[in-house]
Amino acid sequence: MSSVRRVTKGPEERKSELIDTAERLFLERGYENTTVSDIVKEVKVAQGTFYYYFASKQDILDSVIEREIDEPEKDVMHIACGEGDAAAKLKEMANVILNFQTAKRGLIEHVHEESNAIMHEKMERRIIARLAPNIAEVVEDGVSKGLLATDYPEETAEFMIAAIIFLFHQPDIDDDRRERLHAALEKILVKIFGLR
Amino acid sequence: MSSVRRVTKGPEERKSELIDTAERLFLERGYENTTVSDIVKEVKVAQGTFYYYFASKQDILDSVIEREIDEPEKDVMHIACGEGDAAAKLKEMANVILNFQTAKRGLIEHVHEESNAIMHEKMERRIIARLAPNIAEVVEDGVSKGLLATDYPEETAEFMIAAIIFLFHQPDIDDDRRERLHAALEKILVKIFGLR
Amino acid sequence: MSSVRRVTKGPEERKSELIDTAERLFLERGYENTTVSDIVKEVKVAQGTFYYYFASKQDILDSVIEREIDEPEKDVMHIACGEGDAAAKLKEMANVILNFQTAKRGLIEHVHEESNAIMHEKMERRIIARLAPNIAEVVEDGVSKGLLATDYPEETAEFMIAAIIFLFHQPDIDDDRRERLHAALEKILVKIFGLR
Amino acid sequence: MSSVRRVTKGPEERKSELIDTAERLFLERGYENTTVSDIVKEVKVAQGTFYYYFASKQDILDSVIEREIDEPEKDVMHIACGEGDAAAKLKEMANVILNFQTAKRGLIEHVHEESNAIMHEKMERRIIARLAPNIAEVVEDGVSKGLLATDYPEETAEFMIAAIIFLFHQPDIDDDRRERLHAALEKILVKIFGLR
DNA sequence: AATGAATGAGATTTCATTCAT
DNA sequence: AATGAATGAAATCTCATTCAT
Repeated sequence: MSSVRRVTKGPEERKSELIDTAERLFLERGYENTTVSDIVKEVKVAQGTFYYYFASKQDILDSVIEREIDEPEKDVMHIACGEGDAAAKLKEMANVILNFQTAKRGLIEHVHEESNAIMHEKMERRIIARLAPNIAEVVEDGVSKGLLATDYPEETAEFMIAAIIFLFHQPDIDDDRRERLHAALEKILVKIFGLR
Repeated sequence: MSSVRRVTKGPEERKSELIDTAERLFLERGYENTTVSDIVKEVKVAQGTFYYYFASKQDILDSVIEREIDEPEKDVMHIACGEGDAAAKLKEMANVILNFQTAKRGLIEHVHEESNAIMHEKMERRIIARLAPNIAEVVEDGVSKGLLATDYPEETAEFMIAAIIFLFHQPDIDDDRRERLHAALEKILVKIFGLR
Repeated sequence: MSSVRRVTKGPEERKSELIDTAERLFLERGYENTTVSDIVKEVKVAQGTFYYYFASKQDILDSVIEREIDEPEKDVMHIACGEGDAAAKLKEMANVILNFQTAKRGLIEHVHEESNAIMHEKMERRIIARLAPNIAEVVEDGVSKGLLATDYPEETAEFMIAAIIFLFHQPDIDDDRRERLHAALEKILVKIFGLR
Repeated sequence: MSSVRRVTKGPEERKSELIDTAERLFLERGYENTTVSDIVKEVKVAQGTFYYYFASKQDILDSVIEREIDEPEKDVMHIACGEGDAAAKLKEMANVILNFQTAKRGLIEHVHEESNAIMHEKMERRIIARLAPNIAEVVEDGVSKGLLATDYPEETAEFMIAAIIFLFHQPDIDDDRRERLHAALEKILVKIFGLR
């Protein structure tokens, strides 16, 4: 009756396909401008298949976000475990976040900014929740070695991430302003962590 | 004299009523959970009347936000013009923002947190846009008098606002954590503005 | 943009149109086999217009049922107020219900029987709720005049309606059986109301 | 011996399990609110297994209903074969049906009343179809012995069952009303069967 | 005898916005 | 300055059933 043969795949593979496609579309068109219908059409599965794997559209958004943060988290953890002093590590970490943020933003069409508020807020909270502890560890290490001076390492780490994420999220940022923000950020990090 | 009781009010008054009601509903239920129909029902005007005063639902959101920021802006400007050294002023300003944030948050039903992402993001940007210049002025003044040490006064002011707004916006904040965040914030402000 | 001019009617008229059409379709196709889409297409209004007048599909079902019962109710009330003794009135009333039931049933395609269970149950309850009091009055009157002998007039009236409605609702009823049921019903009514 | 723990059971046992579980869920949540998926999850078999045993969801409903009626049917038959006069037997039978009805109803969550119309209608018909003949036999016996006076014994039996089932199915029945209905029922039975 | 991934048609509903009056 | 009936596109989600293994 249907013109397409039924293709059965391992559940992990199928789920991955769906998350990958969803991520791409969310970035291309914005979360609110992407329909579940769009996603299943691309993956070439039935509407119901989507709901076999995800409880709702919100649900796949969560999966997309968790997967997106996997990479910077891995990077940050890698830096945390690596050689070098705390100060250098922190700068590297800041760059990881900055790059992540910039990379994602580049993919989002500016038209759809508004319809991405939900995705953006969710992402912000999750990045902080997942990266702050790792960064805090480095900070604590630095403090214990006398290289840094900070009370409240965790909160300060959160502050750092929030600031990066938020400031660089602005839609109308031009190169000049980006420069200034970047320079300002560097100074600020030096100060709040008491580097040197 | 006429048999139909049509309540005609001055246009400014009517517009005000609409904004007031919208604000209340947005805070109570969240922006996305509030319909234009909800608003006009409360104000007891027809659906079409709404569109006589506002181009769209987004439009009234902008009005709501601008009006909300009027108060903290006035406070901040007042502080800026007042007596006292830059350091003290900055602390006061931080408190204004913090109080504003806390006050508004208190009004939002926790259930509707999620559906307020759009409103929250817009507010964040507008607060920064409107308050940062005033704060920056104070910072510059402080710098010129040798009381503060900061390059990038405007950007630093933005960082400060972003951090306050964002960090205290979290839904699951308990008193303990609020304490720590508050204390951490104070330390951070001292550092980034080089107070003393 | 749309090819059809917007037609505005008085709300009562529009609402009536919708109820009429819904009733016809429910009887033709069954409640569950009728979609809101079917209804609005026939009335030539937009999907949203339906929801301007009714909160849900269930809601219009209620309206349809209430309207359907209007007629037998009017008849029953008319009989109640008319001349004649209680026994004769009761028989007439039983016939009204029987005819109503038979008339409606004739309209329902047998194929869709199953998908009408909800409508049928709702109708049953409403008929009882609306007609039983009127019938009970007649019974009470007959009792007070010594023409009938029944305790529990209201409950007996309910019993009578339930029996008629239910027994004659059966899908596979043939003429022979109908005859027998009808005759049995007569005898039963005579007995339960103690006619003569 | 195999590494996979596949639980294989005798087919009858498995089928029973499915019917038991379906029955419980239908009563707890209503037929329409219970999905095939709910059933298989509880029994811990795969979706496909369901369709190995039953042709459709309707099909298992039929099985559930037939099984449910087994008990009152057995009771009624037992009463029919027992000692005692027809009048006493009829009263006992009425009580069996009443108790069955009350017992089942007690299990249904009130919230789900509405979504049980299909199940309820099916049950009604089947109870009548299966019990009426037995009851009719008793009636005929009573008539032949001059203890009862009824034409149409089978139809009268049907009336009796329909009335009990229907009247006591109402959702909003309170104790007072139940009392009255019960008393009215007794009187009515006495009359329609011409007891004494 | 059993699995479970996949299907897919379709139904209800929402609500910002428009427009004839 | 105001009305309120009407719009309509679109989106999410359900779930009984199938089928390749």
